[in-house]
Amino acid sequence: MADKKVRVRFAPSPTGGLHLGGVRTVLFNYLFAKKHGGDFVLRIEDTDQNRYVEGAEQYILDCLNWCGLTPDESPVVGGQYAPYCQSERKALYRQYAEKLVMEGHAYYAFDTPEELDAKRKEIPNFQYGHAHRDELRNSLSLSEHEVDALLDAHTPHVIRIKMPTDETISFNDMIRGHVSFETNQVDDKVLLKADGMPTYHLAVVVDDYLMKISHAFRGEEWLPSAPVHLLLWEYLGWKADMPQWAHLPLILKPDGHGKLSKRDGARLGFPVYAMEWYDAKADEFTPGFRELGFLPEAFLNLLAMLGWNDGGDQEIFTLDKLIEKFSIDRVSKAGAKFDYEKAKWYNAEWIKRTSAEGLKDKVITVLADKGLAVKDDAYLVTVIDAVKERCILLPDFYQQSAYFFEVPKEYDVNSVKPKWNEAKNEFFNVLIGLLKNEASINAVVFEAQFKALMEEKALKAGDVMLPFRIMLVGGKFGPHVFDIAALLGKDETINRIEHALVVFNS
RNA sequence: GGCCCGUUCGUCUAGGGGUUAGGACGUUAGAUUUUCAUUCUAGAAACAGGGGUUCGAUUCCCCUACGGGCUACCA
Repeated sequence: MADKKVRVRFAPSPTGGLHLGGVRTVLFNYLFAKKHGGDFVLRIEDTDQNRYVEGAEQYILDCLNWCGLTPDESPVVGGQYAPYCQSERKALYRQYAEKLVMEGHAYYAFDTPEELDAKRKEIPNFQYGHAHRDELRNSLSLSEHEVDALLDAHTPHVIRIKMPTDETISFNDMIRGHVSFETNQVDDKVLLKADGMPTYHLAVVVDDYLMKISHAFRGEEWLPSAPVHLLLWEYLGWKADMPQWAHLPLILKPDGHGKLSKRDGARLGFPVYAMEWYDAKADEFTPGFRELGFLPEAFLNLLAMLGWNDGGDQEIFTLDKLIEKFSIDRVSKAGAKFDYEKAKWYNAEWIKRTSAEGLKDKVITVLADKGLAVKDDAYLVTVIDAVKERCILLPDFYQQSAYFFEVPKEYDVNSVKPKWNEAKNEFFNVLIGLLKNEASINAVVFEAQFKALMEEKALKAGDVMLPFRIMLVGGKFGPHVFDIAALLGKDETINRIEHALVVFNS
C-alpha cells in the first residue's frame, strides 16, 4: 500500500455546469497527485442515461483546461486504463455483479418502481434491507424455480447488494479519522440497474480498482454510502487494493443554510459555475467565474483556501506553491460558507500581482467586448500598469482604462459646472497655449507648470485639478492627472481640454 | 423520522489543558492621495450550552442544542 503509485481521479457526471465545489474537489485531487508525483485521471460517470446532457463532457474538460488542472488520463487524451467513460465500459460491470450474486453477496430483485413506492408509503422509514427484503420479490425471497422462470422471461430486474446484519463497518477517513456505520441501517443498494448500467456504487469500486486508484477524495455527501463501497471492495476480493478515503467538507450557502447551488448564485449575484453554462432545455445561460472576470489563478487560490490552509498566515498561493504545501490532513472537517466578498479580494490581489504583459490579452478581450479595439500593445501595457491596482474583476479594466483610448463619452458635469466661471475658463485656455509650446508632456514638468500657472491666476488646486481630471477622464477616478496627461500625449490632452471646454461653457 | 458528519469573531480560519485566543475578508475611525482606488495605522468583533476529567479547560470525554449531508433502478 505505502509504496503504491499515487493515482487519484475526479469522476463527475456530465449533467450540467461545473460547480465550484466540484472544481475544489478537482483541485485537492490534483494537488495531492502532483505533490506525490502521481497521476490525476478524469473519469466520466455517465451511467444515468436520463440525466446525460449533451456537451457537458466537453464543457468539463474546458473548465479544467481554463483552471490549468489538466488530467493525465481522460476520455480525450486516453491512457492505459481506457476507456474513461463509464457508458463505454458498460459490458464490464455485469460480470462483477453476477459474481457477487453467485457468492451470496448480492441478489436479483424484480420489484417494480410502483411496488417499491407502495412499500415506502405503507411502511414508515422503509428500507430495502434485512428487515423487509423477505416481503419483496427477489432471489432471496423467491424459490429457485420462480427466479429462473422470471429470468428466462427476461423480467426486468436489478441486482442489489445484500447488506449483512448486525455488523459494524468502519474505516479511517484521511480527514475525519475513524468513521463507523451499522450495517442494519444501510439499505441494499442497487448495483446494476434494469437497463444493465451499473449504479455509481458498483461503477466507482470496479473502476477505481481497475484504474488502480490509490486515494479517493470526494464530497462529504458520499459519506453515507461509504459502507456500501467498503463492502464491495471486500466482497470483490480487492480489499488489499482499496484506496484511502477522504471526504471533503461541503461548500455552503453564504446566507441561510444548505449546500451552495446554482440558484444561490442567481439570487445573491455571484457565480457558482467555473465557466458559463448554457442549459439548452431551459434556454438559459448561467455565467461562471471566468465570465465575471476572475483570473484562473485567483479562482484556484480562493477555492484552495475554502477548507484548507497551510497553518501559517499566508493566503496567496500560486498553483506550484499549493502543490508544495498541500496536505490532505490539513483540510478542515466543517463545511465552509462561500463568501463572495473575499473571493473578489483574491482576484484583486491576483490582478495586482500579475504583470501588465500577463494581463494584456485578457484586457484586450474585455475592451473588445465593449467595442474598443486596441491598436498599440505597448501603450496598452503602460495603461494596464497605471490602472490595474484599482481593478477587482477583469471587466473593471473597461471603466478604468477606456478613456485612455477615446474621448470621454460623458462628463461628470455636476462636479464642475456649478462652480465653473470665467477665471477657470481662462486658466485652461492659457494652459492650452502653454502646452502648444512644448514638444511633449512630461508628467513632472507639466505638473510644475500647471501649479505655477495656478498661483499666477490665484486659483487653488481644488478649483482646477478636478475639472482638469474630468476633462481627461470624464469622471472622478483614475491615476494622477498629470500621469494621465503624459500618457495621453500633448495633442490628445489639448484636444480633450478644448473638447470639454465647449461642454463646460455651454 | 432514521443514520452519519460537524460546531473558534458576521465570513474563511490559526491555535490547543495555563495565550492579552492570532491572521485574513468585510466593517469602523484616522493618515496618505485636493479624484477614485491602492497603501498604512488603529478599533470593534469569537471558543454553542450543560455536565464531567483536572490544580486548571476554549482545548480531552459525555449529553443537549444547533447546523449540514444522506435516506432513488441520480451522481
